[in-house]
Amino acid sequence: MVQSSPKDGKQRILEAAISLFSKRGFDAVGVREIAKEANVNISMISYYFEGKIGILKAIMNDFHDRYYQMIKNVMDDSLPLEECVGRIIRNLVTFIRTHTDLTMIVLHSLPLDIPEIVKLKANKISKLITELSGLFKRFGLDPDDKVLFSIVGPSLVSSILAHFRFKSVQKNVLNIDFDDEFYEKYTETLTTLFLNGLNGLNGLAAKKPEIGRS
Amino acid sequence: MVQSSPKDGKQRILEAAISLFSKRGFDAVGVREIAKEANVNISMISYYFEGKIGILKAIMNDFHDRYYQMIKNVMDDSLPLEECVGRIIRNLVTFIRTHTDLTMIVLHSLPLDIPEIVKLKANKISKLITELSGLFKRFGLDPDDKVLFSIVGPSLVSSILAHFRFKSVQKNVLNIDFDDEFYEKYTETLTTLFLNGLNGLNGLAAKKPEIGRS
Amino acid sequence: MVQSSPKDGKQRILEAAISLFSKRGFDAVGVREIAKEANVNISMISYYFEGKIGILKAIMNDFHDRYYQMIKNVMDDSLPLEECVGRIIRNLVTFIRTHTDLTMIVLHSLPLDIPEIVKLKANKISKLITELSGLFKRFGLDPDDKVLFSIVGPSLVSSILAHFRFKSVQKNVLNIDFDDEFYEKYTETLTTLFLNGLNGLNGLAAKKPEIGRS
Amino acid sequence: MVQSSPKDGKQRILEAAISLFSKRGFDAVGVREIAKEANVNISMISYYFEGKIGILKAIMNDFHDRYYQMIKNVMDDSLPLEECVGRIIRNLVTFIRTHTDLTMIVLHSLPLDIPEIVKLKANKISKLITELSGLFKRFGLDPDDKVLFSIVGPSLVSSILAHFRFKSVQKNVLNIDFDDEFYEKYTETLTTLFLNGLNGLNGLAAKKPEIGRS
DNA sequence: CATGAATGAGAATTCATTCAT
DNA sequence: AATGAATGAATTCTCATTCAT
Repeated sequence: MVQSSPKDGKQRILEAAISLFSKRGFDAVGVREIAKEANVNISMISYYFEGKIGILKAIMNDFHDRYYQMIKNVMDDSLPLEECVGRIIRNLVTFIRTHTDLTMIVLHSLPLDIPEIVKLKANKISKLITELSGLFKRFGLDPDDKVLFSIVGPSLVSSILAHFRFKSVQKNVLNIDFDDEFYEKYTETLTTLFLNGLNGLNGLAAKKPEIGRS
Repeated sequence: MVQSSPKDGKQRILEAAISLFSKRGFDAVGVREIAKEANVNISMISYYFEGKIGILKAIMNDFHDRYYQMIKNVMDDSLPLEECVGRIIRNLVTFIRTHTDLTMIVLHSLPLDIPEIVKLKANKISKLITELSGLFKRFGLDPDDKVLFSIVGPSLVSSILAHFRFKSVQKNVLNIDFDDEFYEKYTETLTTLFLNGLNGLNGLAAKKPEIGRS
Repeated sequence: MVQSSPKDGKQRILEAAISLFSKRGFDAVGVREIAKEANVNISMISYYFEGKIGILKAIMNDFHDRYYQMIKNVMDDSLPLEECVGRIIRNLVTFIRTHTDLTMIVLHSLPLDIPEIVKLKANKISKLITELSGLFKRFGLDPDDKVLFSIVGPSLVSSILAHFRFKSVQKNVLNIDFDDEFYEKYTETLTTLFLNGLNGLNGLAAKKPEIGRS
Repeated sequence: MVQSSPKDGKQRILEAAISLFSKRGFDAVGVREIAKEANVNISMISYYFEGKIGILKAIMNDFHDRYYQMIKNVMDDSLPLEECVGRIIRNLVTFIRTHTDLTMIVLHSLPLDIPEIVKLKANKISKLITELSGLFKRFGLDPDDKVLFSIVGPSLVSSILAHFRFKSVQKNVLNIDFDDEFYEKYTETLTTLFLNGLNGLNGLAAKKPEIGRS
């Protein structure tokens, strides 16, 4: 029953919404539940966010701000290829691990048909694609080869996403402990997988004499 | 129990729900809308499926029945490794291409905390894991290496899923025509990517630089 | 899953309805539930009884037929007063004990506002009053003393009804075994209670020596 | 928590529900009707009472609060037996006359198998029994004689209840005016009936021919 | 007699939002 | 800034009944 925490109402609403949306989806969560979890009056949601989808907008903006900051950081350096791929994956993994709920919400909201969100998404995705093509070139792949382009990028990102998406399920079924050690191995494995895969593709696309490295 | 008429109400409800759920998500779609789309009386939904959640259950069962049938077919043969990987990917792609809506619904529903289908999911996933371990061995990987196991399988599957999930977005942004020709190249590319990736992993895991090559 | 019992569908519906109505009340029980309990198709209820309230009508008629038969039997003889009161109470107790569910339904349906039932009830109650006045005279009381008349009869009957009405509650709270022995004592006790009470009233009404008045 | 306005929505809902439930029974009355009668929006019922069943719970609590207050008041004094019985009956009659609707609802709901109020009922009845045993001893009867105990108390109470329950029917059939005068005679008659009856029982139970009689 | 699909009205409840204070 | 009562539309589900077979 404490009236004001160190965090103010707006922040508490945001955090409650992130937690709930990520677990049960945007449409399944009601404002009452958010307000209750955030320990604020229902009206505060309209007051701060102008309605339920206002929260979603805030969440998406929050995510994208952080995401592009991260992407920018990764792209700035000019390391050798192997190290670069490793770095990218490591950063992606760390980012999503840190902002799992946020990421899942954005991921799940992508196919949503809410008009106000559609515009937001279009903007963000354009920016994403621009960033990705830069990355793409560094692997010696042709960013104008649309088929290739539409496969490799999503494949890598979605691989990582898939891990976090089904983390809780896997935790129960496989009884894995998702600790720092795990994620170290995870990053290494994924890096190896894609580095070798990309090299193979490079051969296929450009020279294509052999699979499995000469 | 006679399956009368060209398409009976039950089937029409199912198809309408699949279409709507896949586009907007389970929670965002109302029974009224489903009934209207299926051209049946609302009551028929409770009559046939015992409520909205019953439709989702039926969809999940439907999906899994078809999915395991497909998996079983793939596993039956004993081809050389390269061809085998290619076959698996080809089948997956074809399957998801044929049942895109169905697959997307299951994909989106899996991580959601809908209480009544938690059990259902656990069952299905156990079966999936069992099948996957068999597949796993064939690549010379250790199915008891849980970290590896929890990465490669989901990575491959999610890569394919990601393509279909963002198909419509990509269609607009990249202006690609997703025809048979595209999917031929898509399958080849993905096969190359993962075959090389797996070979690399094998080296990482067992210090063997080469496996399965004639 | 036996299709036809020795009892036909109509009878099974009636029995199922009696059991359910007595436990949860007419309005709280649906035809689906009755049909399920009776192991018949829902449509059979309309077929046999022309709807849900048709069942209630049948139940009330059934009850009243049995009830008046019993009352007639009691009134026919001409025993001395004490024995007569005992006989009446014994018969009432036995009757309600035998037809508890039936009686409870009728009792609970009395204040119901369903037009078709209201007429039925009015008829039955007129007959009841007629019978009761005859009984009344035998105790030396004046059947035209409306106040007295409206107290003693209902009091006796409702006393017995109350026992059966709260039987299940009492069973749990007082841990009584409602066996033959109990009902023997029950009948005796009630007879003594009312016989003495009526004698007292007789004194009050006819001679009036004064009790309990300041 | 300020109890504002001449009659706030919550109170109006309660009163409307009491009136409607008493006339037609809990299950036969819909929330729409209650809301309309109370002149509030339907949602307010869930808002204040968390659903229709919540109204019933509130009603039962309201009734029991008032009822035990009354019982307590009656028990406090230590009058001679005759006067005491008269007082109890007089108080019961006055109470039920004042809260007829409330009492009828509780009476009708008690034997019903409404799952959510079963616990509520058990609690209340335990308290009632405790109070009754104290009363019981004052008549020289053994409160551990469960058979006797389960007969006399319910008989007296149900006798009074029966009057109010069938009041409207009797009004029409017997053409009685239920005014203060009537209830004076009513109380006297019932007192005489039960005082004599109890004296008789005492003789039966303890072989004592006389108690408390001048 | 019996079935089971179908109907349409109505049930209770919950929704996001607004408003006066 | 914050409250909590209030709104009205929309939610899912169940109702008793009917109809063609």
